[in-house]
Amino acid sequence: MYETEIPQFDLNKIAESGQCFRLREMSPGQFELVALGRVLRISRQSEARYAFACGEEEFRTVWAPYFDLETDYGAFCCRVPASDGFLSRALAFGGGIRILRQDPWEMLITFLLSQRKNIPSIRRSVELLCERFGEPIGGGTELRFAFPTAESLARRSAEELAACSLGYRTEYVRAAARMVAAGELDLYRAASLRDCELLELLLSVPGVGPKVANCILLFGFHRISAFPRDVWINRMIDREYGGVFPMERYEGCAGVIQQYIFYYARSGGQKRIPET
DNA sequence: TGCCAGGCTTCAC
DNA sequence: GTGAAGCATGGC
Repeated sequence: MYETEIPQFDLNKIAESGQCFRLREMSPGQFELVALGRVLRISRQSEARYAFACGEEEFRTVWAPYFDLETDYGAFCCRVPASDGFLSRALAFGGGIRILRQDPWEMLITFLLSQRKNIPSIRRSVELLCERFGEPIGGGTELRFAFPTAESLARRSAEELAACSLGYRTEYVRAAARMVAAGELDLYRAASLRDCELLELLLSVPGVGPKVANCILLFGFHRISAFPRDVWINRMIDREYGGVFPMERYEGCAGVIQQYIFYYARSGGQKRIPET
Protein backbone atom coordinates (compact mmCIF):
# COMPACT_ATOMS: atom_id res chain seq x y z
CA MET A 1 0.00 0.00 0.00
CA TYR A 2 1.37 3.39 -0.94
CA GLU A 3 -0.33 6.48 0.39
CA THR A 4 0.29 9.95 -0.89
CA GLU A 5 -1.16 13.42 -1.33
CA ILE A 6 -1.69 14.52 -4.92
CA PRO A 7 -2.67 18.07 -5.84
CA GLN A 8 -4.95 18.68 -8.83
CA PHE A 9 -6.06 15.05 -8.94
CA ASP A 10 -9.65 13.86 -8.62
CA LEU A 11 -10.35 10.21 -9.39
CA ASN A 12 -14.14 10.63 -9.32
CA LYS A 13 -13.95 13.22 -12.06
CA ILE A 14 -11.39 11.27 -14.08
CA ALA A 15 -13.59 8.17 -13.90
CA GLU A 16 -16.51 10.16 -15.29
CA SER A 17 -14.57 12.23 -17.77
CA GLY A 18 -15.16 9.96 -20.76
CA GLN A 19 -11.49 9.27 -21.47
CA CYS A 20 -11.20 5.89 -19.73
CA PHE A 21 -13.78 3.15 -19.34
CA ARG A 22 -12.18 0.70 -16.93
CA LEU A 23 -11.81 2.95 -13.90
CA ARG A 24 -14.79 2.48 -11.62
CA GLU A 25 -15.85 3.71 -8.23
CA MET A 26 -16.92 0.40 -6.62
CA SER A 27 -18.20 2.03 -3.43
CA PRO A 28 -17.83 5.59 -2.12
CA GLY A 29 -14.14 6.46 -2.25
CA GLN A 30 -13.08 2.97 -3.38
CA PHE A 31 -11.85 2.68 -6.95
CA GLU A 32 -10.73 -0.12 -9.19
CA LEU A 33 -8.68 0.42 -12.31
CA VAL A 34 -7.83 -2.23 -14.89
CA ALA A 35 -5.07 -0.95 -17.15
CA LEU A 36 -1.70 -1.94 -18.57
CA GLY A 37 -2.52 -5.60 -17.86
CA ARG A 38 -2.83 -4.91 -14.14
CA VAL A 39 -5.51 -4.32 -11.55
CA LEU A 40 -5.07 -1.39 -9.18
CA ARG A 41 -7.29 -0.65 -6.23
CA ILE A 42 -7.29 2.87 -4.90
CA SER A 43 -8.85 4.32 -1.79
CA ARG A 44 -9.62 7.99 -1.44
CA GLN A 45 -8.57 9.05 2.06
CA SER A 46 -9.43 12.73 1.83
CA GLU A 47 -9.86 15.35 -0.86
CA ALA A 48 -6.27 15.11 -2.09
CA ARG A 49 -5.01 12.00 -0.34
CA TYR A 50 -5.11 8.54 -1.92
CA ALA A 51 -3.92 5.06 -0.93
CA PHE A 52 -2.78 2.90 -3.84
CA ALA A 53 -2.71 -0.89 -3.43
CA CYS A 54 0.82 -1.23 -4.73
CA GLY A 55 4.36 -0.58 -3.59
CA GLU A 56 6.10 2.77 -3.88
CA GLU A 57 8.29 1.49 -6.70
CA GLU A 58 5.30 0.39 -8.80
CA PHE A 59 3.52 3.64 -8.04
CA ARG A 60 6.52 5.72 -9.08
CA THR A 61 7.38 3.81 -12.25
CA VAL A 62 3.94 2.71 -13.49
CA TRP A 63 1.07 4.66 -12.00
CA ALA A 64 2.49 8.14 -11.57
CA PRO A 65 3.26 8.27 -15.32
CA TYR A 66 -0.10 6.66 -16.15
CA PHE A 67 -1.99 9.33 -14.22
CA ASP A 68 0.31 12.01 -15.65
CA LEU A 69 1.19 13.22 -12.17
CA GLU A 70 4.40 14.99 -13.19
CA THR A 71 2.49 17.52 -15.29
CA ASP A 72 1.48 20.85 -13.78
CA TYR A 73 -2.15 21.30 -14.80
CA GLY A 74 -2.29 24.66 -13.09
CA ALA A 75 -0.13 26.01 -15.92
CA PHE A 76 -2.80 25.08 -18.45
CA CYS A 77 -5.49 26.83 -16.46
CA CYS A 78 -3.41 30.03 -16.44
CA ARG A 79 -3.83 30.19 -20.21
CA VAL A 80 -7.54 30.85 -19.84
CA PRO A 81 -8.36 34.58 -19.67
CA ALA A 82 -10.73 35.70 -16.92
CA SER A 83 -12.86 37.26 -19.64
CA ASP A 84 -13.81 33.76 -20.79
CA GLY A 85 -16.42 33.08 -18.14
CA PHE A 86 -17.59 29.83 -19.65
CA LEU A 87 -14.14 28.26 -19.78
CA SER A 88 -13.23 29.61 -16.36
CA ARG A 89 -16.29 27.86 -14.94
CA ALA A 90 -15.50 24.68 -16.86
CA LEU A 91 -11.96 24.60 -15.45
CA ALA A 92 -13.15 25.24 -11.92
CA PHE A 93 -15.81 22.55 -12.29
CA GLY A 94 -13.42 19.94 -13.72
CA GLY A 95 -10.44 20.72 -11.49
CA GLY A 96 -8.55 17.48 -10.81
CA ILE A 97 -9.04 15.95 -14.24
CA ARG A 98 -5.83 14.80 -15.90
CA ILE A 99 -5.21 13.26 -19.31
CA LEU A 100 -4.23 9.66 -18.63
CA ARG A 101 -1.45 7.95 -20.56
CA GLN A 102 -3.39 4.95 -21.78
CA ASP A 103 -2.45 2.15 -24.13
CA PRO A 104 -2.66 3.14 -27.85
CA TRP A 105 -4.10 -0.21 -28.95
CA GLU A 106 -6.78 -0.13 -26.27
CA MET A 107 -7.65 3.45 -27.24
CA LEU A 108 -7.86 2.53 -30.92
CA ILE A 109 -10.46 -0.18 -30.29
CA THR A 110 -12.26 1.70 -27.51
CA PHE A 111 -12.80 4.84 -29.55
CA LEU A 112 -13.57 2.88 -32.72
CA LEU A 113 -16.51 1.35 -30.92
CA SER A 114 -17.41 4.59 -29.15
CA GLN A 115 -19.00 6.21 -32.17
CA ARG A 116 -22.69 6.96 -31.74
CA LYS A 117 -22.71 5.27 -28.34
CA ASN A 118 -23.14 6.84 -24.95
CA ILE A 119 -20.56 6.33 -22.21
CA PRO A 120 -22.38 3.53 -20.33
CA SER A 121 -22.77 1.64 -23.62
CA ILE A 122 -19.08 2.05 -24.43
CA ARG A 123 -18.17 0.82 -20.97
CA ARG A 124 -20.39 -2.24 -21.41
CA SER A 125 -18.96 -3.18 -24.81
CA VAL A 126 -15.38 -2.74 -23.61
CA GLU A 127 -16.05 -4.91 -20.58
CA LEU A 128 -17.66 -7.64 -22.72
CA LEU A 129 -14.66 -7.66 -25.05
CA CYS A 130 -12.33 -8.01 -22.07
CA GLU A 131 -14.34 -10.74 -20.34
CA ARG A 132 -14.70 -12.82 -23.47
CA PHE A 133 -11.40 -12.30 -25.24
CA GLY A 134 -8.95 -10.90 -22.67
CA GLU A 135 -6.51 -12.78 -20.45
CA PRO A 136 -7.55 -13.24 -16.83
CA ILE A 137 -5.49 -11.21 -14.39
CA GLY A 138 -5.35 -11.51 -10.62
CA GLY A 139 -5.20 -8.99 -7.86
CA GLY A 140 -8.26 -9.72 -5.75
CA THR A 141 -11.05 -12.07 -4.91
CA GLU A 142 -12.88 -11.33 -8.14
CA LEU A 143 -11.45 -12.27 -11.50
CA ARG A 144 -10.58 -9.43 -13.87
CA PHE A 145 -9.54 -9.46 -17.51
CA ALA A 146 -6.91 -7.55 -19.41
CA PHE A 147 -7.87 -5.72 -22.56
CA PRO A 148 -7.71 -8.31 -25.37
CA THR A 149 -4.69 -8.35 -27.63
CA ALA A 150 -4.91 -7.65 -31.36
CA GLU A 151 -4.17 -11.32 -32.03
CA SER A 152 -7.03 -12.37 -29.82
CA LEU A 153 -9.56 -10.06 -31.48
CA ALA A 154 -8.26 -10.82 -34.97
CA ARG A 155 -9.17 -14.49 -34.70
CA ARG A 156 -12.77 -13.90 -33.58
CA SER A 157 -15.69 -14.24 -35.93
CA ALA A 158 -17.87 -11.26 -36.76
CA GLU A 159 -20.66 -12.92 -34.77
CA GLU A 160 -18.50 -13.24 -31.65
CA LEU A 161 -17.49 -9.58 -31.82
CA ALA A 162 -20.97 -8.36 -32.66
CA ALA A 163 -22.25 -10.16 -29.56
CA CYS A 164 -20.41 -7.48 -27.54
CA SER A 165 -22.98 -4.94 -28.79
CA LEU A 166 -20.62 -3.54 -31.39
CA GLY A 167 -23.37 -3.17 -33.99
CA TYR A 168 -22.15 -1.77 -37.30
CA ARG A 169 -18.74 -1.10 -35.71
CA THR A 170 -17.96 -4.83 -35.71
CA GLU A 171 -16.13 -4.76 -39.03
CA TYR A 172 -14.14 -1.69 -37.98
CA VAL A 173 -12.87 -3.47 -34.87
CA ARG A 174 -12.15 -6.62 -36.83
CA ALA A 175 -10.21 -4.81 -39.53
CA ALA A 176 -8.16 -2.82 -37.02
CA ALA A 177 -7.31 -5.97 -35.06
CA ARG A 178 -6.18 -7.72 -38.23
CA MET A 179 -4.03 -4.76 -39.30
CA VAL A 180 -2.27 -4.64 -35.93
CA ALA A 181 -1.94 -8.43 -35.59
CA ALA A 182 -0.43 -8.65 -39.07
CA GLY A 183 2.09 -5.93 -38.27
CA GLU A 184 0.57 -3.72 -40.95
CA LEU A 185 -0.13 -1.10 -38.31
CA ASP A 186 2.56 -0.79 -35.63
CA LEU A 187 1.16 1.55 -32.98
CA TYR A 188 4.23 1.42 -30.75
CA ARG A 189 6.59 2.33 -33.54
CA ALA A 190 4.09 5.03 -34.54
CA ALA A 191 4.71 6.72 -31.20
CA SER A 192 7.80 8.37 -32.69
CA LEU A 193 5.79 10.10 -35.43
CA ARG A 194 4.89 13.77 -35.34
CA ASP A 195 1.29 14.65 -34.50
CA CYS A 196 0.22 15.26 -38.09
CA GLU A 197 1.88 12.09 -39.36
CA LEU A 198 0.34 10.04 -36.59
CA LEU A 199 -3.07 11.53 -37.33
CA GLU A 200 -2.74 10.59 -40.97
CA LEU A 201 -1.73 7.04 -40.09
CA LEU A 202 -4.71 6.58 -37.79
CA LEU A 203 -7.07 7.98 -40.42
CA SER A 204 -6.01 5.13 -42.71
CA VAL A 205 -7.75 2.64 -40.43
CA PRO A 206 -11.33 1.87 -41.57
CA GLY A 207 -13.84 3.51 -39.27
CA VAL A 208 -11.35 6.00 -37.86
CA GLY A 209 -12.36 9.54 -38.76
CA PRO A 210 -11.14 12.89 -37.42
CA LYS A 211 -12.88 12.65 -34.05
CA VAL A 212 -11.79 9.10 -33.22
CA ALA A 213 -8.25 9.73 -34.48
CA ASN A 214 -7.93 12.77 -32.22
CA CYS A 215 -9.19 10.79 -29.23
CA ILE A 216 -6.51 8.15 -29.89
CA LEU A 217 -3.87 10.88 -30.23
CA LEU A 218 -4.94 12.52 -27.00
CA PHE A 219 -5.67 9.54 -24.77
CA GLY A 220 -3.43 6.86 -26.31
CA PHE A 221 -0.38 8.90 -27.29
CA HIS A 222 -0.77 11.81 -24.89
CA ARG A 223 -0.62 14.34 -27.71
CA ILE A 224 -2.27 17.09 -25.75
CA SER A 225 -2.55 19.35 -28.78
CA ALA A 226 -5.17 17.00 -30.23
CA PHE A 227 -8.69 18.40 -29.99
CA PRO A 228 -11.45 15.81 -30.53
CA ARG A 229 -14.74 17.41 -31.57
CA ASP A 230 -17.76 15.34 -30.67
CA VAL A 231 -21.40 16.37 -30.43
CA TRP A 232 -20.90 17.81 -26.93
CA ILE A 233 -17.86 19.89 -27.83
CA ASN A 234 -19.49 21.17 -31.02
CA ARG A 235 -22.60 22.07 -29.08
CA MET A 236 -20.58 24.11 -26.57
CA ILE A 237 -18.47 25.79 -29.25
CA ASP A 238 -21.58 26.74 -31.18
CA ARG A 239 -23.32 28.12 -28.12
CA GLU A 240 -20.42 29.81 -26.32
CA TYR A 241 -18.10 30.85 -29.15
CA GLY A 242 -20.42 31.28 -32.12
CA GLY A 243 -18.97 28.17 -33.72
CA VAL A 244 -15.31 29.25 -33.62
CA PHE A 245 -13.16 28.18 -30.68
CA PRO A 246 -9.98 30.27 -30.12
CA MET A 247 -7.62 27.33 -30.72
CA GLU A 248 -4.55 29.56 -31.19
CA ARG A 249 -4.79 30.65 -27.56
CA TYR A 250 -4.34 27.06 -26.38
CA GLU A 251 -1.60 25.93 -28.70
CA GLY A 252 0.12 22.90 -27.21
CA CYS A 253 -2.62 22.07 -24.69
CA ALA A 254 -5.95 22.33 -26.53
CA GLY A 255 -6.72 18.70 -25.74
CA VAL A 256 -6.60 19.35 -22.00
CA ILE A 257 -8.92 22.33 -22.37
CA GLN A 258 -11.23 20.22 -24.53
CA GLN A 259 -11.49 17.63 -21.76
CA TYR A 260 -12.66 20.22 -19.24
CA ILE A 261 -15.27 21.48 -21.69
CA PHE A 262 -16.50 17.95 -22.33
CA TYR A 263 -16.80 17.11 -18.65
CA TYR A 264 -18.52 20.39 -17.86
CA ALA A 265 -20.96 20.01 -20.74
CA ARG A 266 -21.92 16.45 -19.82
CA SER A 267 -22.21 17.19 -16.13
CA GLY A 268 -24.93 19.74 -16.57
CA GLY A 269 -22.83 22.83 -17.21
CA GLN A 270 -24.39 23.07 -20.64
CA LYS A 271 -27.61 24.22 -19.05
CA ARG A 272 -26.05 27.26 -17.46
CA ILE A 273 -26.69 30.56 -19.09
CA PRO A 274 -23.41 32.29 -20.02
CA GLU A 275 -22.63 35.56 -18.27
CA THR A 276 -23.01 38.54 -20.52
C1' DT B 1 -42.57 5.85 -30.13
C1' DG B 2 -39.02 8.86 -30.95
C1' DC B 3 -34.66 10.74 -29.84
C1' DC B 4 -29.91 10.51 -28.72
C1' DA B 5 -25.21 8.77 -27.95
C1' DG B 6 -17.19 11.00 -27.40
C1' DG B 7 -19.11 9.44 -35.97
C1' DC B 8 -17.81 7.37 -40.25
C1' DT B 9 -18.58 5.97 -44.98
C1' DT B 10 -20.83 6.35 -49.18
C1' DC B 11 -23.06 8.69 -52.65
C1' DA B 12 -25.21 12.68 -55.02
C1' DC B 13 -24.46 17.06 -56.61
C1' DG C 1 -15.65 20.16 -51.68
C1' DT C 2 -20.14 19.90 -49.34
C1' DG C 3 -24.34 17.83 -47.56
C1' DA C 4 -27.52 14.12 -46.64
C1' DA C 5 -28.56 9.30 -45.86
C1' DG C 6 -27.60 5.01 -43.70
C1' DC C 7 -25.71 2.48 -40.24
C1' DA C 8 -26.93 -1.17 -34.95
C1' DT C 9 -28.02 -0.84 -30.32
C1' DG C 10 -29.67 0.42 -25.76
C1' DG C 11 -31.39 3.87 -22.48
C1' DC C 12 -34.62 7.28 -21.44
